[in-house]
Amino acid sequence: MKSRLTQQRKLILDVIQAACYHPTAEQIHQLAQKSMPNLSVGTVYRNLDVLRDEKRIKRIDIPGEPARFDADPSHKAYFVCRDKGSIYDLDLDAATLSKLLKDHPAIQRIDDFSLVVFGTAKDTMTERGMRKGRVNQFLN
Amino acid sequence: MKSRLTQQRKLILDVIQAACYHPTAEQIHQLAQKSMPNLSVGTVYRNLDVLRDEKRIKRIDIPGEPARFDADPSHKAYFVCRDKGSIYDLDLDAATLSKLLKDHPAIQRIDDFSLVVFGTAKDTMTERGMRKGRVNQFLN
DNA sequence: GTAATTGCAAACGGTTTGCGATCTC
DNA sequence: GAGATCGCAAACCGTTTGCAATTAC
Repeated sequence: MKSRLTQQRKLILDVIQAACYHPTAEQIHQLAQKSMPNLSVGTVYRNLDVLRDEKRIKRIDIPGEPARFDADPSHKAYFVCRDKGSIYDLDLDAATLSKLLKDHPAIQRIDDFSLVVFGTAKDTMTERGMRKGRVNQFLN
Repeated sequence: MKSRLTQQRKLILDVIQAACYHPTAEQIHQLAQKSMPNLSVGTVYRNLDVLRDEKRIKRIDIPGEPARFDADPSHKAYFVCRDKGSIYDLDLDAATLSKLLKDHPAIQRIDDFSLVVFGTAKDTMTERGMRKGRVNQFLN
């Protein structure tokens, strides 16, 4: 099961790395199709799985929204502003977090965690018309 | 839009409160159908939404799994052992967490967060045959 | 050469929704 | 009686999968 550097796989990774936000699978598909029109959704999802298994990308699971993908798998936590549809990386390391959790009698070992913080982002960019709907503009 | 205390709504809330674990919508539906055979899934989901809006229950979103529901909406974080299929409440308050997040220039206000920790649970109960598959046994 | 990967299209699974009938207040 | 809620069944939507053809190594 040795993974191969397919044209499709390379393109998908490029697209994620080039995006200045964290795109969804559908956005990745649309962007990649510009240079490879026959690229199928199935291939995108399969490659996202492979790339994640190899820890070359990270999947961000946001309740009630499609998953997003991050070119930097070291990120651990995210801030989501649903108003603006924007998402920001947060600095937080696993060691600090595990200290924060009161010792729970049932926990033997912690492997991973998923932390998403919801709230309102500052308007600094928006009020200059730079950020609102940026993702869609980029895709258009 | 004043919410009414329907038989169905009451039953669904009872089921969640009576469960000694955090059931999924499907489990709630199955359990509730024992005393109300015509209860439909749609009604379960609609009521779960209403109860959540009224902050009488909490929905637990676990990546890659169906949502679970908690009779105590004050819970903020959960520990999931995928091996055993078990889930535990963790003590963690929003204030402590927000201190932990390094000040991020884009954050204006934090409304809510979703924290799920994955790992392995201790075997204490399992080895006495008390916990493994408990949910299914209960449903059977 | 061969095993991994692809495109296609159909299926999946959890959740939502439109409808006319039925309840709660 | 008005409007919230119900049961039913079909639709939804992000994601997965079976298959025959193609490609990377």
